[in-house]
Amino acid sequence: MPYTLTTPLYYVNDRPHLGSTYTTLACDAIARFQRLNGQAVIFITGCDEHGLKIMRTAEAAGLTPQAHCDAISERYRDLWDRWQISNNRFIRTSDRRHHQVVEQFFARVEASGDVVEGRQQGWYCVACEEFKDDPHESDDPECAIHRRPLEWRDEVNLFFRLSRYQQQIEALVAQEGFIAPASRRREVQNFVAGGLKDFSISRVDLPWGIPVPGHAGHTFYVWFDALLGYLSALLEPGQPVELEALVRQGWPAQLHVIGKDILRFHAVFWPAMLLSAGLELPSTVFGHGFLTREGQKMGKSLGNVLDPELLLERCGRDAVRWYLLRDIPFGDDGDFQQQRFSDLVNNDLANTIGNLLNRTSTMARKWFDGAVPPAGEAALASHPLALAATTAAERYQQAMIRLDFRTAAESVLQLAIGANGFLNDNAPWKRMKTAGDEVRVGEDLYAVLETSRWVGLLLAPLLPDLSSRLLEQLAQAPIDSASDPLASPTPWQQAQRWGGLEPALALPEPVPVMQRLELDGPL
RNA sequence: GGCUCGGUAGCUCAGCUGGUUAGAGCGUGGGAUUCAUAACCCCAAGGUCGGGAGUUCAAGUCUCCCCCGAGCCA
Repeated sequence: MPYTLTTPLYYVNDRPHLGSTYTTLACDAIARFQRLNGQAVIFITGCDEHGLKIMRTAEAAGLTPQAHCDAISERYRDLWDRWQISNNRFIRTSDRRHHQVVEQFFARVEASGDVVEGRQQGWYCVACEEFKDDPHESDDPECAIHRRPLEWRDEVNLFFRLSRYQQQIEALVAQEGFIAPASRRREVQNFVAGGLKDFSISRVDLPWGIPVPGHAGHTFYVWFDALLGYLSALLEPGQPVELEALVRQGWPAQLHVIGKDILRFHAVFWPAMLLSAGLELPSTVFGHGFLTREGQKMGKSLGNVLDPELLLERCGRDAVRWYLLRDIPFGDDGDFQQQRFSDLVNNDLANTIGNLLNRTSTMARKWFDGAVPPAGEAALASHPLALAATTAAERYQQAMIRLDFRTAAESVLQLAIGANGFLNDNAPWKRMKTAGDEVRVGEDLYAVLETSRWVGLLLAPLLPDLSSRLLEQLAQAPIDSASDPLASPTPWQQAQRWGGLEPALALPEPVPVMQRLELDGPL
């Protein structure tokens, strides 16, 4: 059984922003971690391309909707490439086969008796693609989120009988672990407890969408169609569309990672749709928080959006990944603070981790013929750094399973701090001046080099680039976390054995593995 | 308005089922050191734990009220 995880399918109304990058980076870390632990992974991301908002955006740009979607989705694809995201699926909901998936899915839902005609009347926010049920008689209602005028709609369309699933959804949502982090569960529970209402799944007179079979003039509501992208994404190239088959190739998903704003769609509507279609439910829906910048909401109006492309160019993958994953508790809202960003990157990555290897490698090369010194006593599992390394690895493993990147990152950092302390305590540079202490010096340096190797290993899911550079400096092969494991235990698991660093191995000339960030001016 | 979360050192946060002098990282100040990316290591200052009342031998930790912030639902 593969491990299937998804990012949201990003809405192509605009170029990618930092929020979607954050989600995607987090998923990438999870995917890599799972692979390293022996799981075959299906890592899905993609674009959600239908809806009125897209149509209007395209119009405003003087493009056909398809041309607009092609352009934006290409930007996403390109951006994920440059961030080296290890997704192996990229689904676009304008894909022809996706249309077929939607049709088949709808047929099942209809066969379950869950599709009824109804009259939908109310204020509609095009930006949300959602009916707002509060302002009944308002003259000039505005969307609270988008602060844009709502449009009055009065149309007959198709409804999904969500109300029939009240009890099942209640039970599901109460389930330990279905909604994560746990702090968000209550909110959804309250919503469900308020009574589930049928929701409309079609729109009339909206040409940019998937036509509803048997209901001329209707196209599917974006959300209905978009969620199904998770299924379409599982199709192999050229494979004929058959929902039943998907069950054997990655459905149900283990994990949907989403922003907290779309939790309800994923934790309530989506499971009900799946139940209706007779498909299995995902195990976990994880709603992470939002990013602000220097305490303020990022937005075009404020002109303070942090562009992920710029961030990548100026700071690099490792720096940004480290900051986002190590400093922001995954699930909580986070604030991007530039000073803190560079402080953490410089302290943790350049100084603590990078410099540790640099100083040790320099000494080893100078005093031990350019190679890893003999291990001697340092090869023992009882060596203090051996204990520190295995403890760190255990903490790390546990934390990653909980998606607690922060604790995972901290445990690696602790290991490096411990090794730096060890060096200072034993001061090999001093001992080296005493005749007869070379053996001891070699052992100490060996222990620290071996610790650095562990740091490189543990960093692989979080910072694959830095991990490779670290290992390279130790004459080790990089860890491949981007492709499915071929062996069990995996090379990564096997490498986590104290003493794995081979004495007498020639060490390359030390090169700083992590440059300090010197940011002049705001990003 | 109802509900749900938060409000702990300058900053970001830990503090489990109430129990010795409230912790970490960053930032700041000082010291030590020279192997190293002006890096590393050590030490220090800094908090009436949002405010008030209560329960208790004992409350950051429980109860109530209030203030502030965020979110969900109306």
